[in-house]
Amino acid sequence: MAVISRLESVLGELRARGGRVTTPRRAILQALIDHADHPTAAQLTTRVQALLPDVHESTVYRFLEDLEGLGVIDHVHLGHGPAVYHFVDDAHHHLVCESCDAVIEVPNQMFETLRRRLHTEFGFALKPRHFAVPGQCQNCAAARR
Amino acid sequence: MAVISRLESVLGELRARGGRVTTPRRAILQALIDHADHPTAAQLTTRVQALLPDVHESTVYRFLEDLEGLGVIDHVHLGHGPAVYHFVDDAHHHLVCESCDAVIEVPNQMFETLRRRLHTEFGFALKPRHFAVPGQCQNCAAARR
DNA sequence: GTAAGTGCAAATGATTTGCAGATGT
DNA sequence: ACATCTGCAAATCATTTGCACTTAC
Repeated sequence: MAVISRLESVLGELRARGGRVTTPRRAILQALIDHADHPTAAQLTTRVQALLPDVHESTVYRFLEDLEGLGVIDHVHLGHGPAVYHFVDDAHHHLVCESCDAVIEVPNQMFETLRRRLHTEFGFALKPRHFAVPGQCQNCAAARR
Repeated sequence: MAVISRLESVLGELRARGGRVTTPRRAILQALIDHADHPTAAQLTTRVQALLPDVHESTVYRFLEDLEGLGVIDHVHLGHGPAVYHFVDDAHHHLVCESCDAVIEVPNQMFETLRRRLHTEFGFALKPRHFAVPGQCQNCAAARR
């Protein structure tokens, strides 16, 4: 049986929903897949433009929005800068250091107790996706700042 | 013995650090105290301008920054809009509904277990201040959206 | 052929900054 | 007097939108 790449699988889903597969979209999605960590729209644009110089940032934003609607990706605001994007199935949360901007990834499971309590006590459904937890990392805390 | 209001206490601290107490600053701080919930810079500006129409938004932003430096207030980004400001001693966190933007306040103590685990396992010091937890509130979850 | 997608330029919203004049200490 | 604040206008940064043209289906 054929193995379908993430790229083709998402594009298939897109097409199934009446969307169109274009050269810019292919490149944006590929950039998203290639970018191991958490790229911003600007970073993706730069990467795409290495191949297709005319692709505009607005096209990237629009397609990212579409992918979000498709439930394929999500975006988070870590710290103060621009939002970062990630695939939804890549489930973990982020500890963001307010002193040095370091980002520490922690597994979702770490939030399991909290998730359960929020649900039983407040009926609140914690999204099983990234969210930013502000604080101070070990180094910065040690450095007393 | 005299009871010193929050207003005077903060202004005293400000003066002690070489800052100057001006009419706009007094009004901004008062607006912050009067605003029970979590005002944005724009809301504070509007409130201040009711009394002092010439106070500019940039003055508000600059003073809020100063107050943050003084450790008196903090700001959080709930959802997507502008940042909201709050006194640091008013310790609680926020559940933000992604469907209806409702904000539910939960006591810090709810995060105690998480805080401890993050500290022992990652050396990460969760800030004892507001942070935004994205998810879906009871109503919206029930409404299947 | 037609609706959906694209590039471009211009609008938006939040926040920041440079500067010359006003004000607190 | 002197540094700090202030108002104002303009800059910046991330993101969105309107529109005429192009392209996938």
